[in-house]
Amino acid sequence: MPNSGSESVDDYLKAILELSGPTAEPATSNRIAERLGVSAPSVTGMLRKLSTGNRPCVTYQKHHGARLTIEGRRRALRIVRRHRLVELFLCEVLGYSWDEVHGEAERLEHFISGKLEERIARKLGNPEFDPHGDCIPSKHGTLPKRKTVRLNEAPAGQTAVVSSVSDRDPEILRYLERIGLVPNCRLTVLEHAPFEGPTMVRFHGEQQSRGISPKLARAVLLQEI
Amino acid sequence: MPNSGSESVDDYLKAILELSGPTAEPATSNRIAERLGVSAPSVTGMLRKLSTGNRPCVTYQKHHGARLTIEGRRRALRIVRRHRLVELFLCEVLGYSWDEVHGEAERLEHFISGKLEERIARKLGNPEFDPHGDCIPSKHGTLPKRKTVRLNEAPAGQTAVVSSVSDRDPEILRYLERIGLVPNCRLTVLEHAPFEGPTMVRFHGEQQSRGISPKLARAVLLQEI
DNA sequence: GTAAATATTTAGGGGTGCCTAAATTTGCAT
DNA sequence: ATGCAAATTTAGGCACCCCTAAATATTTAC
Repeated sequence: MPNSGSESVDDYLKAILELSGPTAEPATSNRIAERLGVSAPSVTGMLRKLSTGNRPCVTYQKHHGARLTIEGRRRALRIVRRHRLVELFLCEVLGYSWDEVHGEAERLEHFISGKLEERIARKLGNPEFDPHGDCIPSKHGTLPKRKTVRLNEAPAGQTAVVSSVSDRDPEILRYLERIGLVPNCRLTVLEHAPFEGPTMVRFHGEQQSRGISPKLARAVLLQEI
Repeated sequence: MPNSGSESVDDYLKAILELSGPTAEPATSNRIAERLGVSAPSVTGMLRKLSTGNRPCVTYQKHHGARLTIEGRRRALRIVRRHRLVELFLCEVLGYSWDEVHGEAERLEHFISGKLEERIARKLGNPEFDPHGDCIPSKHGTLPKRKTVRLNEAPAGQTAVVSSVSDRDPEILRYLERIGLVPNCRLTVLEHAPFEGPTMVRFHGEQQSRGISPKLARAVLLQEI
């Protein structure tokens, strides 16, 4: 059994996937540690474990971070698929609101069998997006690439559609919903106020502009229209 | 934190609950070990752990087995409630058949939050029975007592309704479904053939009698009509 | 009542994944 | 180029839950 997936292993692989970004840079120990809320030495230990065995999940060079192998990426995407399917399922079938689902999914993602994954996907009509607008990886481990910009980094003047919103902070989600900053809403980026100031945006169909704090803006991904 | 519920703890408490039966006799180490598929020394260790702390889940005397405390019973019933709700949910909402749900529920029962439990129960209309006919403990930890007999111990001549069927063996469940021996079906117990022979029963509405092997008969609970 | 059989506990250890403290490596800044 | 700060790894240990082998308690059978 090559690194049979414990919850911990799942979490590390997912963290590396998400920290590596589209360019698949190596994820550093500290970033992983911070993300998972564990100490740096714990990360070192786990990376060594994950990088050995007959089908290693990461390539790891001391002091230079970790990259997912093909196998590792496959596993990570499987967890992400399950996470996002669960989130959508909780919303669609059990009446959860979008700010309530992340925590539940974070726990359940580790215990969804292949069969259950399949049934959930079927029940939902093989969906492509989760409630926060993130793409759901396919059964075969493919994930469409979208050309997105964080709202806090979007060029002033750009008109765009909200592609997704980070699912990690319920409070942020509740606020964003309240102001209508949700996936598929359209807006124009007016300016980034200096000194860590808000990003000013105008929602399509509204007159007034609105200021979005950097913390919030970082949680929002845009796609050009 | 008094014995915060790990998966293992859940499993032990559930096993003790089920082994104690309606009379709440102490559950012996060996029976627990056998049921959980662990060694007897592991059971001793866990029992000692469960019987200490500021809110012990079991009372335990060396060499004389373990009994659940009020607290332990409350926890065990909560797990059983989640198990049975999940089973029914998988059947009703996700199209599982009754022989497929036990394994999934056995894993998932440990990770159902109070909120999810509540939502599932609501979605199902606060059901009283799981797909195998077992009572679902209430939210408050109460479980109706039913006066039942195992089919292999039922008096010959008795006419009865099938109350529930053990969910533990998928093969048995598939066979029982095929012959129509399912919860709420009515039948008459004709005789118990000697030398570990079959129990002969006649289903109401059928002419022929049918032999049920002891192994199967043990899996079936009857209620007097 | 005692010896044999059975059930249970003690003793000693292993794997996983976490921790803190101390050592080391890296890489930036002067 | 070197010295310092930050990042990372090593060392040593803990909690959990499992195991086998050996010792002990209980029960059964004669």
